[in-house]
Parts: sequence; structure tokens; C-alpha cells
Amino acid sequence: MTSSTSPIRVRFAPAPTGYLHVGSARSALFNWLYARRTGGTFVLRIEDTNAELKSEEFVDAITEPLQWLGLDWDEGPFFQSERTQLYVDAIERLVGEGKAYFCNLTREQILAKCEEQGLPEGYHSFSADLGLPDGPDAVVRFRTPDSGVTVVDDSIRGRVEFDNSLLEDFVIRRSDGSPVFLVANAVDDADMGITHVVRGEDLLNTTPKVQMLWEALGYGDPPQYAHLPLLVNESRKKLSKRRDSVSLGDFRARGYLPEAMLNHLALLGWGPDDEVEVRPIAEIIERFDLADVNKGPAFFDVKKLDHINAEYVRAQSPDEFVAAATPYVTSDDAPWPAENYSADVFDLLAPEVQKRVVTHADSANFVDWVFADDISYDEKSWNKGIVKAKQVDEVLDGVIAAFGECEWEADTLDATVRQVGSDLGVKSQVPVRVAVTGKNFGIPLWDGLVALGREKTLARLADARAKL
RNA sequence: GCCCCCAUCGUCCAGCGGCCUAGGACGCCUGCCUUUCACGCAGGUAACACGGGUUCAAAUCCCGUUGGGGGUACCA
Repeated sequence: MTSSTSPIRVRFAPAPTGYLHVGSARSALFNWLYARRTGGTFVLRIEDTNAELKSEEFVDAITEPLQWLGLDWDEGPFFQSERTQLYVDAIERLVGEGKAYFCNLTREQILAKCEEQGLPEGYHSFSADLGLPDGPDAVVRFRTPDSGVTVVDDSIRGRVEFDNSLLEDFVIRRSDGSPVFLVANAVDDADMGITHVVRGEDLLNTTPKVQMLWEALGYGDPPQYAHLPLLVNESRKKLSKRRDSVSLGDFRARGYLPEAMLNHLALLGWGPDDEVEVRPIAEIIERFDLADVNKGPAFFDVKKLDHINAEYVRAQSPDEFVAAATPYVTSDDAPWPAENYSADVFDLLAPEVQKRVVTHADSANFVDWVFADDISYDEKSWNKGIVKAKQVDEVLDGVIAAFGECEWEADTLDATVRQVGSDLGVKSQVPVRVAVTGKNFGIPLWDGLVALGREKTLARLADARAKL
């Protein structure tokens, strides 16, 4: 790592429009990775220029997930809603210098004028030279050049050119007096000394406008831009809060580990040169570079997240696993009466649970039969493990008889079930498993049965036998 | 419509002119282990969108086509 005096400064600048989704988190992550990699500074800025966006809970909805992920910021959060005067001043300056002007046309009027004058749909500098005064219905528009090109130098995409004649004089201040984000962007990036702007590709088209403002405001060289490929859903469309369930908070609630989420997110649009995918964030920081980010959009695949999460879970020490899983098995949502739960029993079974769960929240599904008073039979399991099995009646009768008198100890129970099976010449474990747990899969039975007790075990076996 | 971006296995990533009969990972399939499932281990399946160039040599460079996506607001 380079020294902490590195001049590189990046920012994550979300609009507070609800919960933070995985796409925004990925943008935050890549900014953070670049800052940490270069010893630079990571700034958090809330882009609440629109009055409707100001809301404390929305701000928490951004900062909490970031903190959960461990994406710590060095400066901020700064709020654009508190910096409005700077933007107003900048706009005033542009108007004063003739680089922007007032316009009082509504969208309808603009379209009507186009129709009238046979011009293509759009704003054609109609009010540019009218010298209109400010007023309650007036917006401020920035005067864009009529010719030439604006070049965006992008770390990921290279040189992107925009034809100036195609950019209409865009609004930089609404009629209610509020500045639009383009101005706030330029002013803040300049004021905060941002050197690299790393954000989603959906903003690439707005970049020439910001650069024009930047230049008009006399800020000198613009920051280096890097437009990240978008994260898309299964139908290759930009992730949307409305139709895609991609809330970071939801993943957290479902028990995913922040480290796994971070690891997965880092692999979307970037990959380490040595092809080792699941690895500590410190190693990712070491290898990360903006120049290595791909251009193509990436699908957020939960299956892969599941795999990575499971790897992180399995990599935990037994104690770490128990500590992480305990909140879920002691939660009110656990499918058994709270008083039935035993920490000692869970600790004993935990290593086998650890090998099977995707997230810690899954833990309850593997020990429910031990703590619950009653079980329900999973239909598929009953069908596969009981209906289709051979001589189930004899197996259950045999096990019931043997369990009635054998020593109630794990190895003995195991040996007893084996004995019944070999006497009958069939596999005996699965029918017993379904009868006692309701499922035809899960952790080894024996320790759980010891905890469950002879009486309950026999009752469940008898219930299943009676149901045949 | 116009502008911009993109294009390697189903998915994510490697490849940055020869090492590619294209590599890794997820998923899926098979086998081993195991009287369940899982873990672990060993295999398998599967891609350079298409067409032209440039070059001794192209997945890699250029052009076009097609396809996909993003943007076109007094939202960010």
C-alpha cells in the first residue's frame, strides 16, 4: 500500500431514495477499494438536492448498510441539502458571466415551438438571447456550445466523445430555485478535491454536462472518471428497487455475512489475476485496480453468493460458528418453544450443522426436530423415505422394539439401527430419520436422538408406524 | 427517433497478437467417500455473436452487421 498522504480522493454519492441496493453497494465498494488500495481518501456525500429526498431515515438506510459491510468512510457524510448556497452562488456566477440564462418556457410551450418552427423535439436555446429576468416560473439553463466535442476520459471505457451540438441548454436551477444535481456535482467534486469519480454507467451521459459546468466554473482539470458496468437482473435490465429484490438489508436479515457479500460484489465487474475468488478483503484491496474493471454488465447471481457465504461459514472456527448461529436458534422465530432450547445440545450438534448451512439463519432447519415438541412430515421425504422404502413396517417395528431397551447412547443407537437393517437385509436409517425428523436429509441422527430422549423418539416412531 | 456504452461457457471472472486443441469459479451431471443429506475428493458438460479487413499469426487490433443495455425530465 502506498502512504496515507496519497492525494487520491474518491466519493460515494448516493441519492437517499430508499434502501441501499446491491448495485449502489458495489459502487461504494469499488470507490472504497480504490481508496484503500492507493492510500487515498473515501468521502461519503448524500445527494439530497431534491427537497423530497431529505429524510433522516433514508440517510440511515445508506449509512447502516455501509457500516455493516465495513465500508468505512474517511470524511462525511456531507449533505448537499446543507450546501445549497454554494450551488446557488455558482449558478448566479454563471448567469452573471453570461454562461447561463433564465427561461420561462414550460415543456408544453417548448414542444409547441418545435412544432411551429419545424424543429426536432427538444429545447433549442429559445430563451438564450432574450435577456429574460428571473421570476417565479423561471428556470436557469446552461448555455452549451453549439459545436465541438466534449471528451470524457474514462479509466474503464477509454475516450468517449460527445457532440456538443447535440446537448441542449440544460436546466441547472429549477423554477423553485433549487439547483439540479449536475451543478451540485461539479461544485462539490471541486470543493472536496475529488480526483476520481467512480460511479455507474447510467451516469456516463451526464458526464459531459458536468464537465461543461466544471470548465465554465473555472475549476481546471476535471476529475478522472470511471464508469462501472451496471449490475443487471436475469433479464439483463438495470437493477431496480421496484422489481428486483436486491436490498442489502434483506440479505443481512437472511443471515448473509458482510464479508461474503463484499467478496461477491468485488467479483462483479472485476476478477483477480490469479483466479482465486474467495479470499479476504485485504487481498482484494491489494490486487484491485480501476483499470482492470470490465465494461460489460454483470448479473447478481444469488447462487454464487450462497456458495461464497457457505465457504465463509465453513471457514469459521467451531466457536465462531456457534456464536454466529446462536442468535438465529434462540430467536422467537425459531420453530420450537423457547424453553426447549439447549445451548449444550446445539453446541454438540453445531459442527455438523456448520457443514450444511448456506447462512447461519439456516441452522434452525437442521436442529428443529431436536427441540420441537412435534414434527411435521415433509411430503417428498415421506414419499421417498417411507412409501418407497422396503419393509418399512418391519424396520420401524424392529427399531421400536430395540430402542425400548437398548442403552440410550449415540453409538449404541447407531449400531442398533444398523443391526435391524442388516437382520432384514434393507437400509434402515432413512425410514427412522423420516419418522423422527420429518425429513430424509440432515445432520447425523444419533446425538440428536440422545438429546431428544427415549420417550419422544419412541412416540415419533410409533406415530409414523401408525401412519403407514 | 437521437446520443452513448457493451458483446468469451447458462452465470461470474481470466485472456490484453503467438503460451488458447480458450483457463478458473458457480450451477448442472457422473463417480468415490457414506446405511441420510451435506462436506471433501476425482471427473464431465458448456463459450470467443456474425461478416469483412490488418498481420507470418486475432478471442485479443480496425470497420461493418446483428443483438443487448443505458440515457434522452424543472429524478439522481
